[in-house]
Amino acid sequence: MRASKFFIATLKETPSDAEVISHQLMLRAGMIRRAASGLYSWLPLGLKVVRKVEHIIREEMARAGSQEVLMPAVQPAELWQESGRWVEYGPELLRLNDRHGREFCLGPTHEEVITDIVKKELRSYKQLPLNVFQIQTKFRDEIRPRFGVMRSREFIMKDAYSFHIDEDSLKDTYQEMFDAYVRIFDRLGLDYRPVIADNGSIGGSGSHEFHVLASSGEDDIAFSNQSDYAANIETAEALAPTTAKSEATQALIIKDTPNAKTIAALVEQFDIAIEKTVKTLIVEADEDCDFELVALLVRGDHELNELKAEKLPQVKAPLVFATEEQLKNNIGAGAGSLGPIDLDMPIIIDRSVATMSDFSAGANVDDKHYFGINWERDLAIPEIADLRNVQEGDLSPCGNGTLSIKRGIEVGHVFQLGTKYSEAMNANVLDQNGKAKSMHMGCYGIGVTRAVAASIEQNNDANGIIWPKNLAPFEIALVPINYDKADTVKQTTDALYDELIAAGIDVFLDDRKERPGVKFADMELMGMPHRLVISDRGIKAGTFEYKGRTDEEKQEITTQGACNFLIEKIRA
RNA sequence: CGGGGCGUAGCGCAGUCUGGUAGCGCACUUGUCUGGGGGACAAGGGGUCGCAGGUUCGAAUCCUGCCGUUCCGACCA
Repeated sequence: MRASKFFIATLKETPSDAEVISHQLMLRAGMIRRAASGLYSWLPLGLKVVRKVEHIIREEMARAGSQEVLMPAVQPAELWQESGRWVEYGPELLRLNDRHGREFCLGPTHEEVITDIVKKELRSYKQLPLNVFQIQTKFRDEIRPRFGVMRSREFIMKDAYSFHIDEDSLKDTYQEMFDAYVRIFDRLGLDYRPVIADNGSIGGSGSHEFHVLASSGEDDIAFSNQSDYAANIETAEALAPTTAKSEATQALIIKDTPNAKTIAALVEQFDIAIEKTVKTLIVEADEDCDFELVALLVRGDHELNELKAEKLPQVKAPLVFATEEQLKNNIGAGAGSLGPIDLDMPIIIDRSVATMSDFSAGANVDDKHYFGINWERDLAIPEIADLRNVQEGDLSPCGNGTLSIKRGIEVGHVFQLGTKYSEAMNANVLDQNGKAKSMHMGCYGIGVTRAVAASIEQNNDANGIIWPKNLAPFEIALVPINYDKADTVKQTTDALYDELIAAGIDVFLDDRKERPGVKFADMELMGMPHRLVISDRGIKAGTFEYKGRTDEEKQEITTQGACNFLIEKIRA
């Protein structure tokens, strides 16, 4: 490709509304342009990268026995009503009406459509398992699109769906898909980790997310420093403390604490360790519970894990925190002065709270706190559960090592759906005994466009993008100096260009009438992995100048073996 | 949805407080020079100052409403 014919749209300055580095560089390199919030056009440079990602995914999916299909982006409401998600999904599902007033939605995912197809076509267990995938644009009406294509409303996703006669078959395919994902993300050149993930409301047994490690990620991932254990913080188990509860040494006293509305203020004003304080969080109770509210206690320096809380039978899901008004009516004190003593509602305490002694908490009277609280002595020990987020330094739930926490970008998710959709939509086949059985399903997603952004997030420097070999939009850039003026430069460059093309290399020839500095800057911004400078001066000396994108130094190579040298570099 | 910021040339911004001829840098066009890291000089083109209404002799500037966008939070997976 010649630069003079290519849609180059590089920007010297960083657009002010781009926050993260990948978004900035994608705009600056001319990969994408914004059409509206969360909606982006892909320019030729960006699309080439998207296609490379898709290509790798297609190859590996095929190798894993999945077949490609294409499904409608606009989907009939009936299918979503059948699965129950027309009601469940909420405002993220963009609904629309056609000219006849019939209801549709823009597909945020395609379980309903594929399940409908499969149930109509498959009759027998002999036709299972079946694994199909699609790569296409999906739409989720995100409340807050951000970070460019990392969290956009319209995005390209690969989704695979598998169908099985039983759970064992599902587990086999799940493992195959997991392995395929490892191959895909390896080939994409990403620094990633498969992590144990939450199954959400669907339940079932298995789910892993694939996270690219990057500080701009929106998820917290907990890792063991001594094993392969990695889990989304949402789901990582916080183990009970190994140290036994200490004996009570302090008397229970109540003090006026008018200026201590928060744990931080309490710790500072009364000079106590934060580990000796307890946070009391009041949430709405489940409908089946006899009380309106439930109290959840975590240590002062710990954070409530809302997902864990929601799973408790006493707690309403999704989690709703009590309003100040509910607190006044039920307890008579505000949020800053709550505690477990004389609290008339179910109380559930975190494992680490259960081993505390001589601790402080609110007195359920405004501006008063108890100090020196001890379980058993001052009040009976309530129900104990794992309620908190794990923290840096906690023991790993796998039993080996301690946890560290890093940010991750979720680029893939493999999920055992079980029979949620097949039951709701009556997707049955006959088993060996001639009995109808709901098919077991799995789904396996990869955020294609998000993976592109994630790659840039991990691979960049002050000059721009550094593409890994398999994602680079072009394999090499030829940068002639005075291409338009010096005949020998033009002839030499054209000859080398033709030779590389004939060898099957995707070459970018910067034949623009620009000064060298402009070309160098653009080539680096766009992330060309290899660069060859062709100049009059060099030709006379019988050399070209080569530089890899991440090389410190340029090197002179002879014009003679240049083509082979470059091919070797490119294929290395 | 709650809170904050921003909306002036393609991009980045100043001007708004204190109303009075709409500016700067980059980019773009033409010419000359230059020619290995976003070059110099000269001459140009490009704006209903987000939209609507109001106050005023006069509004980018003050007031009201709306829209867009962005950040933080909540929400979602």
